[in-house]
Amino acid sequence: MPKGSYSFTTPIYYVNAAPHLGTAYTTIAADTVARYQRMNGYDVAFVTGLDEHGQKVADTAAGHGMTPQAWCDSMEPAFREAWDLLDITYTDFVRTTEARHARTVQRFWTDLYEKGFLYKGAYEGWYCVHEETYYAESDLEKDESGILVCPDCKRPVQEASGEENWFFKLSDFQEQLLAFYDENPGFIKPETRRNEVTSFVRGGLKDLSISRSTFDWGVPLPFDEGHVAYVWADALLAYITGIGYADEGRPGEFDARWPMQYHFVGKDIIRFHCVIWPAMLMAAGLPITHTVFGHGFLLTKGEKMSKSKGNALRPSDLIEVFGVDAYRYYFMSDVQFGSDGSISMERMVQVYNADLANTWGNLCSRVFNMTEKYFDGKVPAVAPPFADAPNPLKDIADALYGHYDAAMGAVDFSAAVAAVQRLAGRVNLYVEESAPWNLAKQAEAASDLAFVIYNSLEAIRIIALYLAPFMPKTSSEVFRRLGLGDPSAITDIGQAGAWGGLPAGNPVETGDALFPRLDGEAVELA
RNA sequence: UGCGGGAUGGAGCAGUCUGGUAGCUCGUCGGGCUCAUAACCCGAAGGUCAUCGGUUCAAAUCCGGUUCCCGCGACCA
Repeated sequence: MPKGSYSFTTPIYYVNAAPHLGTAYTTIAADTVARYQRMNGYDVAFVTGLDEHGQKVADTAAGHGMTPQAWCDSMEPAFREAWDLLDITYTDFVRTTEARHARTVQRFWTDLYEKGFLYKGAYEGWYCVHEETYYAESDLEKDESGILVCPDCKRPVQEASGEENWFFKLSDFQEQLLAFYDENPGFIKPETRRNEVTSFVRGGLKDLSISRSTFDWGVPLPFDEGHVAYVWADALLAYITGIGYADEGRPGEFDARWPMQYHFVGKDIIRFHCVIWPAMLMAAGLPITHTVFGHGFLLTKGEKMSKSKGNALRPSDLIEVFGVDAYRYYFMSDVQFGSDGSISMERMVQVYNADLANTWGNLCSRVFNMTEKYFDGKVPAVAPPFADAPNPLKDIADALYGHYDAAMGAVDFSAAVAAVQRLAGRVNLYVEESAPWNLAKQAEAASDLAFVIYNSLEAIRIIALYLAPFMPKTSSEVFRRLGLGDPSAITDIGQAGAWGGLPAGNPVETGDALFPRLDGEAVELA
């Protein structure tokens, strides 16, 4: 019986930029949550998608001699394929150019228009065509010859007073937003981002231009011909399109799934999600997402990754070397979600060898192998006198769900993984202490041997269970080798993690190494 | 310049809110074991916790100054 809806989003990614390590990072994190909360009994909605509108997309398309739609269509597969490659289980993939999304945008803004939250006005200031952004004169820079230029791209700007846009009365919401942050301390995470946002809002809000009439690659606003919705007025609404807002084909879904638990975003776009978005929802009279989580950036050698710096790695390259599961594991376990994290090939190899090859993979190898050797490849039965014997593994396993669930609920992935890995480490120690290879030499120790091997196998089952959201393929394989069904079908992970779930007599397959050790020297990538 | 984050043994981090023997992972060195993927287990070396000053019986932790690094500033996760 489902516990209810658990819904969350990644940003909808800008279609012009192919998927990269950063977008993959956000998406993997969201998928880990999706997989976990499904196993935890929730009905999950996981929305991702593509932001396909805007002047720049139209220009890029023209540069390729394509219509904007054809250009977007040509880019979409790269995202779908990347997410497939990473085993991402999104439940909806929203493209902002879809008809259903146009319906969302039109209904939403018409509603705000009718409620009086919009007005038409001219933008005072300057406009940079290249950046598609308005600037106040104080923001601009001057070039050598004294011409005002865009602070971002250094190109000359033009006066913007000519264009009339629709404005959303964002400034009306300053007090409401501050009160909201105050009453909902969990709305912005991690904590440090809260201060940034609140001090920004305290500094005063300007009304937000939500339409453009200078180009037409966008959703037309029904109340004023010639105006299309502008980026954030369009893109943020994809979140509700993805759970059936204004969709007659999906009756009741929006009501059941809104408000969402999380928006996972990079820290760079936290303001949009923590200021504009809640204000839009307040205006519409809708409840607000519980938490916007602004995670950190991935840094290589202390620098933000970017193409211009040439330090950008492609997800597919890493998957080729490490495999999907190890890729997912590395980013979820070794980078504190919320803080910036430095990543490197060297470190990936280290983590792969230490955590996956040595601790987890090798543990499976040694225990499976002993099961085959000593028990003919069958899970041994534990003799009755041992059922209540002291059992350090059971003690840890019994407490594991509590720690793990708390960490996962707070999206502290590295803490959740660490909790599971502590059990794996303890099993390695347990095997060492128990020395089953010595017990096997003494006929009178047969029951002890069965007890040790059963406990080790059972701990392995539980480890695989809790690692399943992070490394779905590996956990499925471990379950299969233990003669069990796929862990992703589980809907009560707490109960499934109860000690003793592994049936005696199940066939155990030793199989090949789950994570063959990598030679760090041999894994040099360009 | 404004706002924010950071500086902890060779590397990456935790600990800082709620002062009181400096912890984790990796790496290095020595030992043990042999079921296993040169794995696993035990032990050791290695840090004046950026810096200066203050509060305190006691400061990585609180307060103030300084230096250096990084991010953001309204369409790069």
